[in-house]
Amino acid sequence: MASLSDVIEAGGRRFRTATEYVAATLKQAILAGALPPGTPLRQEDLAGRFEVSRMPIREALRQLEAQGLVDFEPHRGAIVVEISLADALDNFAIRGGLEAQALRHSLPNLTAADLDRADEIIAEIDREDDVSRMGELNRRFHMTLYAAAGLPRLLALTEQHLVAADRYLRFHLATDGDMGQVDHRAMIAACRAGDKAAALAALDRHLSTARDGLAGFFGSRSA
Amino acid sequence: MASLSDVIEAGGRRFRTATEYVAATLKQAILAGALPPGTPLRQEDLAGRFEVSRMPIREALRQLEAQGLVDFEPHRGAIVVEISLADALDNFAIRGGLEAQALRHSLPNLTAADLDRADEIIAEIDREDDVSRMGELNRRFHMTLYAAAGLPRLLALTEQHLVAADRYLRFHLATDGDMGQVDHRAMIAACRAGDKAAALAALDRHLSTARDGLAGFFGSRSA
DNA sequence: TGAATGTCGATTGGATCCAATCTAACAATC
DNA sequence: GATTGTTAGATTGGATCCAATCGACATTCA
Repeated sequence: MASLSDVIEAGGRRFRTATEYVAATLKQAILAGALPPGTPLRQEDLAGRFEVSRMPIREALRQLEAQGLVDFEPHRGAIVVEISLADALDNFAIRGGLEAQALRHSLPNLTAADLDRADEIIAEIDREDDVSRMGELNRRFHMTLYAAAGLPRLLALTEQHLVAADRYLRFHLATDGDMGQVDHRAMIAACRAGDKAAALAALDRHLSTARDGLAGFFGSRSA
Repeated sequence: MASLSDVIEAGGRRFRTATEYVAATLKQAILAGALPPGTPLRQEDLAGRFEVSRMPIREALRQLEAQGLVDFEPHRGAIVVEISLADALDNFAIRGGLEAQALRHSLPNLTAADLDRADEIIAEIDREDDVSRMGELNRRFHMTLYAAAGLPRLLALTEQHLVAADRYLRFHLATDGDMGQVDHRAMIAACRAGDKAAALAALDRHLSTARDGLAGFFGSRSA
């Protein structure tokens, strides 16, 4: 039988405003690749599809602009931002900075239960085939290790850029075929040992190898 | 006599849309403290003051929400976000991560001219008394050292959080009375020497001392 | 022929209007 | 006396309408 909190939780998933609904759906569509880079986002067209007026569309596009997912130009409208190697490197640099800080602040507060959950997620990744689900799991793994940092803004920003990285995941998997599970396990081991330097080194390796793999992919593609 | 480009430049300072104008002005007002934390931002009221309709106000508030300057709650409206020690610590952690990355990527590309300009800004800071101008100069100093990183997203995010830090500057100066000029100079010296580790260490000291000073201020205030 | 200008359709930015939601104060009930 | 229901006012969310801007194509003039 469903408890009261279950019902509240389920109800809470619904969107409170049309703007929220549009923003969340568009974001999902862009990250999943349903709206390829360069796609112009015509307000009137979107209003028709979502069955709302143009105003919530506009407000949603503003939010996506702030998150770096669409480009906005006065009187010309919004387009889905292009993806490129430069963009990916930018994303990696940002994540490198943010995730290192998150890990630094979180590590001393991590409990055994946290690390056990991280282990479970790693096992799930091993069993998973679907690309978009793997992105979700990867994100949850990382955020599980950072959650104890107790710095909400830092964590929100970190998660935001982890989500943005999903756009590059398909390219990354096309080359390596794996998710850097070795580094994932090394990070957990270092956290269990309370070895901050080792944990940061593993994180750095994790991001560096992913970055280099992606750079190689883009390099061969342009050649 | 003014050249054509001068005229265009002056005209370019004007805002292309009402939304841009409102967003920029509100942001300035919040960071300068003209709109204290907790102030409710009534859309109708703002529309009257800016002499525009409520729509550009709403879009501007959305942008400020994305930048973490105002809190938005459905049907209840927007308020200027509270400042607190927790918030300041969050900001320092984010800046620590981002600025370290920016410096890492920028340092190898810094020219002597860049460092000379940084020196000039330091001298200007020494001569300056006005608090808000000092914030501006401090920001320009840091960004001058990071500009060669060639990662536009990282730089934009870094600057955004440097701007946000202006809100705490007055508290900081109230305790220390100085701007961490020693560390500023150490950063330049390390950059000139091409010593990445020393530069990063100086940056870390810079942020740590500022953070501890602020924590002390908040601690004594609450006690 | 080629560059500058004018016109037209498409699209966005902004204003106004109406509906939905929240807050607060007061009345009613247990 | 405390909780609940009700109602009025304020405020926001969303729809519709109008004006300003941009791009492309046709036109004109050197």
